[in-house]
Amino acid sequence: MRDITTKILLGDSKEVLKTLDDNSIDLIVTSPPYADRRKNTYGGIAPEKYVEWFLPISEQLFRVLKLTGTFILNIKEKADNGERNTYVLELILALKKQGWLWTEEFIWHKRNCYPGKWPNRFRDAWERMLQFNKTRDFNMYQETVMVPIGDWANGRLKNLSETDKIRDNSKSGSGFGKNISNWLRRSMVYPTNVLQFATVCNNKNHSAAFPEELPEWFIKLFTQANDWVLDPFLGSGTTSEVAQRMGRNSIGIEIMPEYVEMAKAKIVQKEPSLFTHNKIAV
Amino acid sequence: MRDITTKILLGDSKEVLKTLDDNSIDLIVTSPPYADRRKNTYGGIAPEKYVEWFLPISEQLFRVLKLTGTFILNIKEKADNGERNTYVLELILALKKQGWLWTEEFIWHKRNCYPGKWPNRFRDAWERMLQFNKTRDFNMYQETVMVPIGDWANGRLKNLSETDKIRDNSKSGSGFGKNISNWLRRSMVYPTNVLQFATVCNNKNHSAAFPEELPEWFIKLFTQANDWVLDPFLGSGTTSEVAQRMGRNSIGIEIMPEYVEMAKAKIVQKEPSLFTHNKIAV
DNA sequence: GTTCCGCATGAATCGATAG
DNA sequence: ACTATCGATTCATGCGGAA
Repeated sequence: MRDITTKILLGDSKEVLKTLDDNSIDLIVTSPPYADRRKNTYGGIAPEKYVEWFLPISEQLFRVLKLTGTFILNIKEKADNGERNTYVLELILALKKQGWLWTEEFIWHKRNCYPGKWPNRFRDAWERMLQFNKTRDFNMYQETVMVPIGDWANGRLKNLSETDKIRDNSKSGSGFGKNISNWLRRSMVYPTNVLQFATVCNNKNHSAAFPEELPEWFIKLFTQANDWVLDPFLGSGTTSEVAQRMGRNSIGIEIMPEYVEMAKAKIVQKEPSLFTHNKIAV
Repeated sequence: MRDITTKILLGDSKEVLKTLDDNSIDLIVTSPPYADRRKNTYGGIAPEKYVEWFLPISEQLFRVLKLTGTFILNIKEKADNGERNTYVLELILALKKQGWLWTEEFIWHKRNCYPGKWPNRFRDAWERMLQFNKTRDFNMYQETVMVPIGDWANGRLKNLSETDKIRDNSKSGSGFGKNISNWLRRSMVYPTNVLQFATVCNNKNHSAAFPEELPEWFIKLFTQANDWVLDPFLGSGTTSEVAQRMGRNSIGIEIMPEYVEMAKAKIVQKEPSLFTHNKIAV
């Protein structure tokens, strides 16, 4: 097995990205700073300037992504003056104009969302996970994210094994050659485009809470071992940490020095296991 | 208690709506035909013409809605040539331009979505429930849709899987004794903006796109008894039926005569109960 | 009377085939 | 080349008949 490289780079993504090679990244997964009217929060970009701020960055992302690669953008517009702001919608349209295909919109359903009560709205329990691609022929490893079949099966499919085995064999024509995947399919099904992960607030310092399951799910789905993962807004380093643990090379970019330190601390050389050896370049 | 009026009108919404009074409707809840490339399907409007088709209708909707009223639009863009079409995003922007406030986007999470497998995407398990208003001061009766604590999914309690219950229990801290009776003793909490309803699939009757729970939830949330509910794309009549059952006056408009007949059949005079008397105007 | 099981059916999507 | 049609794929749910 080859070494895994985990790079953590300090600087402005717009500039640092220019140092990366063309068509070198398999998956970009990131949660950029959301637009915010309050200027003094981390990365506070005004909503009306968000698209113009993002486009030069996404232009570089387009350049460094492989043709078979995928770009996952986690974003959600806040309520602003009683309304949802439309800058995310405008960003999607602008990215399409830039050449991206808007392949899918996953929903991240946050089981335990932020508490609160307002007279005119309920708690916001979901965020957009927008999928963009350069071509229609991107890599997708669907079997890696299969989930147990729903509860209805417990009550209804207790004795399904014999009849279903027979039916499946006869359908395929040849009576032999049933493989593991056929057996697996009895208990596992493909997921949908609604993901349910709990938010994890293990890190109060960082403004964007990214539960590990989220990048992990997309890394499983869109990359294989030794592929390259990029997070241009690394924050406290969740994406890098997960990528390293999963045996993917990764590059994380972060503009705030204190976050870079935090991320590096997570990526310290782990005890080499029997089959992997982690190399760290920071 | 006053009589409940249930009007079902045959015709093109764009024209029929002109016969309604200004500022007379408390809630518009509808599921218009989605854009579709296939021309000969019911209501097939090409995606690129969708906004221009919808705006004259929404102009009338704006006129007839009370200042305190709400407009709920159920819509979802299909995958088209490997991409999600952007006409819904463009519609939101156009409605804002028309004077609507885009107050909220609820997610309808369909637990039983359409099956299927494709190399580049998973099953689509959600639809948009877009909320628009004329002003920031609209009526909202949040207490009417409260759910038992722990039912974070907003759905019926039976939707909770066993694992979810267990996980939720363990998360709450104490090790033992967390059973149903404890749940029931707890107070009620407000739901979130993610709704979980199963789609209905009758093998006998004609299929309804809309499960009853969906209009019911919004009618509870945004109207009181004797208020007026409008569905400009009534279809087989689910909205009218639910509104009548809940003691709301309603107007449904539908262009296809066979659907109008179906809707009328659902609205036949019910046996008057002790406290209500239904009047039907068709 | 419960519980269990078969079956039909969904606002789906893609790729191949046909006009 | 571009569009219409068709077959294959797949899973949660309600209904109805059977055990």
